[in-house]
Amino acid sequence: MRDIYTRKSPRSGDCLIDKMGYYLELSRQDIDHLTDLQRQEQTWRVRDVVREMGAPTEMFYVVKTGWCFSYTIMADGRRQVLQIHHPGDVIGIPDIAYEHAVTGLQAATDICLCPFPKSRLDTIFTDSPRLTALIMTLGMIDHVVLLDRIRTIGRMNADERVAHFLLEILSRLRITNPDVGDSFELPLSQELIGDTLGLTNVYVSRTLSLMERAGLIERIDRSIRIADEQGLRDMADFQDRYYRIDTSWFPGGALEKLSAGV
Amino acid sequence: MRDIYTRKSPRSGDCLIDKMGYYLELSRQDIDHLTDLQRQEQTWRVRDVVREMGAPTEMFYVVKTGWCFSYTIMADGRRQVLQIHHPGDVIGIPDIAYEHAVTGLQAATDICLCPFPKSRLDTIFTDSPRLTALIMTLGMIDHVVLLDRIRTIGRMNADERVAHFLLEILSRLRITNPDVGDSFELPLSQELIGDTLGLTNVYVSRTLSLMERAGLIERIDRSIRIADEQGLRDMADFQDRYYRIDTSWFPGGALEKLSAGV
DNA sequence: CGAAAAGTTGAGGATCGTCAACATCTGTGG
DNA sequence: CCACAGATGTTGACGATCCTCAACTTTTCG
Repeated sequence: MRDIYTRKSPRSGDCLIDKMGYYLELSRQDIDHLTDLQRQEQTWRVRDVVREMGAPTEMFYVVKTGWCFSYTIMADGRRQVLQIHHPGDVIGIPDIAYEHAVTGLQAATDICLCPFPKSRLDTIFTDSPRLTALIMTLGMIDHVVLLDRIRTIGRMNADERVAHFLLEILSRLRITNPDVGDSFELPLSQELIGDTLGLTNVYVSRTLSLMERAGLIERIDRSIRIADEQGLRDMADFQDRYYRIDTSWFPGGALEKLSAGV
Repeated sequence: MRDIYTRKSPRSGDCLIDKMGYYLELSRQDIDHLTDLQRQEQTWRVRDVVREMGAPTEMFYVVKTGWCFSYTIMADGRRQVLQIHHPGDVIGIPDIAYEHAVTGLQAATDICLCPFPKSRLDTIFTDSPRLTALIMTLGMIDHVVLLDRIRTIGRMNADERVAHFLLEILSRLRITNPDVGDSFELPLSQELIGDTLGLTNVYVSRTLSLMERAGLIERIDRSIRIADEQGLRDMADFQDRYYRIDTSWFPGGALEKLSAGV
């Protein structure tokens, strides 16, 4: 059903380096840069707000452990969750285009993040165009995932939306952890899932129950088993955006050739 | 109601250089690069498909004249319009992360585009980190506009969506043409507007009629007058994403200081 | 002028939201 | 280890928003 995931660099146990190394052979210097990004650590508890909307965007963050999410809230309290962030994700790149954060950031579980001042970003820019291109490409992947989300919310009904959502999370998890198989723990409340998909918590509950009764998924506590992956893919018109990217245009492509014997 | 738009570089009559120059003081070399991007021109008629979904992403495009849009279509024909592209926009940057286009591209009016092979992108990357940062920042703006769209589709009802949509277009137009005032021609069918906002053409028609009767907008042929901009802003919780960006972190910031006397 | 595209309006219906009551889970402190 | 409070999940009844279908009008363009 699915190819074996192949990675360019061996797994390191560091989720950021693992994620980057999934796409690109990393040089010693690249790894040093990425390690430097994660020098500081800071933890938050579930439901803690890491950064409010409108806060200065001096920092962006690398997710070390745990899940968190970005969101916007309207004056009357309506909330839209914009992105779920997993270990290895870089958070807040789009925000650095502005002086103040356009999204809020909140912990979905207990989390450990590595804050990194955006002023130090230009070191990477000038030092490693190759890493710059990869960071930019990861931003483009996020972009394309957002496009999928728009299509999902704009043109699909509730069960299709939930199906797509579950598959997207599974794909994302498979990058940093190729052995996920077909089940995973989903530490997100149904209200949060609803706020991601433009639904209410009530309707998410109903939809999940229906999908379980239809044999598409199974639930034990908060873990989900994808019982019929192909069925879900068909109904949600799903495509994996994380699996394979095009790095052929990267500057310094020669580096890959140098160490291609591995 | 709104500050006078200030631009870093004088208007040139070239819409890409105008847009970039709105945000950044451009060097002679930068202008040469941007001119080079627009060396080739190609035209399409209304409704022509410029690039199908799944086509190779060898090229991206700069919009010279006219409006076009990116979209996805599902197997059963449901369409989601993802972005409207105006003169001065760079199209297809997110697609270069993949070997095949994830979106289609179609002409909303007669258009003239400048195709540019993505393989030549690394010249800009290595040659002008400053321009690279600006291109990346423009990508982040697109990203944030997408976030707004998700909030709009996911959590707003029809009249709020349409209000937000009109204001977004107005903001975008004001960058390359500061004298738009409060009315502009909208060369988009109501079906296309619906496919952008997750609505049907029928409901867009009803909503526009209601908004006109409420005195929020006026319509003459295909041109729209924003009769009550503040009212629309309030109901759509609108924020201008194009108006001001943060360029302080750009590499080569010294260049700006050198020519800051202007 | 004629055909295709685009816009309008009405009637009826489906999907999803709201409200509310209740059940269950989780974590913290006594 | 238990008790309790807060958070989370479930289910039902009802209603609102928006969709579908369809007929018709108006505009656009070769």
